[in-house]
Amino acid sequence: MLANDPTEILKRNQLKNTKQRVRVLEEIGADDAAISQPDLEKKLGKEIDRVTLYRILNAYEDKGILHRIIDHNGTANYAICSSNCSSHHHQDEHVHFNCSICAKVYCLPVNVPQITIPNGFKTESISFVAYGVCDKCSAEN
Amino acid sequence: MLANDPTEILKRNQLKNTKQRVRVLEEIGADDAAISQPDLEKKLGKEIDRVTLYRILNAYEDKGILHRIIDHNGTANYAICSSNCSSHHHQDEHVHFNCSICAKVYCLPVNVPQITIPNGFKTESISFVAYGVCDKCSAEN
DNA sequence: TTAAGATATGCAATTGTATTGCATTAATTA
DNA sequence: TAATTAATGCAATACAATTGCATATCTTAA
Repeated sequence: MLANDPTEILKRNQLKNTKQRVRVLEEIGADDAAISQPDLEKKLGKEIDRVTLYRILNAYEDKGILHRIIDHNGTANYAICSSNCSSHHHQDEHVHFNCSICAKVYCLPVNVPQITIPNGFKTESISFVAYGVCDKCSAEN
Repeated sequence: MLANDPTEILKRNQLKNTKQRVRVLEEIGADDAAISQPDLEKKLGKEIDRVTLYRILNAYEDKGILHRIIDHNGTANYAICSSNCSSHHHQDEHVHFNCSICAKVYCLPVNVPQITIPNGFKTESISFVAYGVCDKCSAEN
């Protein structure tokens, strides 16, 4: 019944309930920060084939289950969408923070501010990523 | 004497004046939008080795001559910094626009708005990329 | 103007990231 | 539980990025 129970999420999105898909949701849900594709692969590489992992992540992004954040290095990071995101229209456009030391990507509780875009440009989504040193890495130095 | 004359830029930044470096600056300066690494490689691949191109781009970014914008796909795009950027502290933090049709990255004349970051996080730079359809592609459809 | 030193370049090899096609396996449903 | 439908794993491939090293080029100081 939990809204973020993997089985529930899969059912809600008409995706087959496979152990690989459940594992991906568990792994991403377990982390407070977003998790990168390479890290996911390190954690799940023995259970799930690389290709399957890519396909699962793409399927989740299409359904709006995950959102993808491209970090400073161009690496894909994934986090579970907080609320009603739909295909190709993610509602949770909050600010992300990418740490230059631990490389983690955090979802900050800060909304992306409104801006005025020149005429003729049609905005579909916005990526706002602050880059710097996170609280944990700041404290350790 | 022009501030964006390639030879001047190289001298100002204590970089050796080589024909490869001049060509990269010419090519990036010629485009109104930022240009992607793959496109640069297509244009310059016969004159400049891939590896050299990567090294030149990195050197320029370190010196603050270029700024790098990671687009929606994680691809690096480069544009000439408008004004006094220094190593690792790029001043021109304006909004970028990444077109989903032509894939171009535009530097918009809009500054990145200020936001409040949680305590402990130290921001060094900000990436603000709006994703959607650009004015030219909108007009064509 | 040129020789010496410092640095950039190109090549070959390697690593990492992402995608495609296809045979096999697993999940759903009636 | 059998039939259908979709997901997975494997092999192959494409593309992006980096490293080490020999060679070539630029700069400078005589």
